[in-house]
Amino acid sequence: TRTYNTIINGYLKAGKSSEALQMFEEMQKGSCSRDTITYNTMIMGLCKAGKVNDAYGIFAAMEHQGCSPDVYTYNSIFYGLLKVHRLAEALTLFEVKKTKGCSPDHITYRTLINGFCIAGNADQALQFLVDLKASGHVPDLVTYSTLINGLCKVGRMDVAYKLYEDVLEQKFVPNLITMNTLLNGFGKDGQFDRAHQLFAELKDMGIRPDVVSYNALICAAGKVGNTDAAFQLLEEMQCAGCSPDVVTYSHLIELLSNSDKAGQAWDLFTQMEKRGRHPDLVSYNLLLAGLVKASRLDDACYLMEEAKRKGLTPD
RNA sequence: GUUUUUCAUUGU
Repeated sequence: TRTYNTIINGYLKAGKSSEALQMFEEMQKGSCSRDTITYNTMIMGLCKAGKVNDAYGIFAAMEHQGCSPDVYTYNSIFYGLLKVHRLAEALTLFEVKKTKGCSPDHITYRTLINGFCIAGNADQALQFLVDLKASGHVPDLVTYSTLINGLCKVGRMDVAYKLYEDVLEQKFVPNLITMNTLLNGFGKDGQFDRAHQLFAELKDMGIRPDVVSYNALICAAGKVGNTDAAFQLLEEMQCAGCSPDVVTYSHLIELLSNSDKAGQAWDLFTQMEKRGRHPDLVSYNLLLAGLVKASRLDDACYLMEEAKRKGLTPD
């Protein structure tokens, strides 16, 4: 059985789900019986491959076939359901599972919190945080960061910040990712000042800002139309030994394009190429938008041809 | 000591 399990897992990891299924069927007929791990392996593998329906079928059948689901099984099936945004089913199953006496572990909570955040249901995710605490688990920094990100994405900056304070209170040390997440959230929300403040805070904490931090902050400056600040930050990051990447340039190109400075946007685009940062489709799209906005349609067509020559496929 | 589960940050 262990041998089969290992092989099945191998097939699934290699993206060969039909071969895995074949082995799985073979076990049913042969001398090796399936155990819970066999089912778990199949279910997770299929979920990862996006074949959630198949996984669910196996899950539904396993009890009749004499194997009871354990916490791994549930975690995998939650992962799958949430991946395809079947939130209601996940919730129902969560309740059912509890009545069956299979209690959620910290991975269950993380999976659920992550899934609901991705699906944009921050309230439910927050509820899981409450449950998690109530059941005696301690949320870790990744869980917090996930939640903070989820809240930022739906513009609930007040609650996001509250969670950040929670983190501090619990004597967790926020890391670069946590700070970047929050900083980006404030920036997107049009609160450049607060974003900037967080930027200062993270430096005070002894964290060295990375290209993501600067990009988020440049975006924040752009959001409030502060072109000067955006370019100052470009200088600043270079002084700090952080080299701008294609995302940095994209933010700046977008900012210039939006403020009717298509010419400058194009200059910057050229500069980026000179510096060895290859423009991608996003950069092209942004500059194209700027040119179109400025009614420079011929230039736009020219640029589009150039993109094609570089092997990019305009969308 | 050998098989299975989740995981966070930036651009159109």
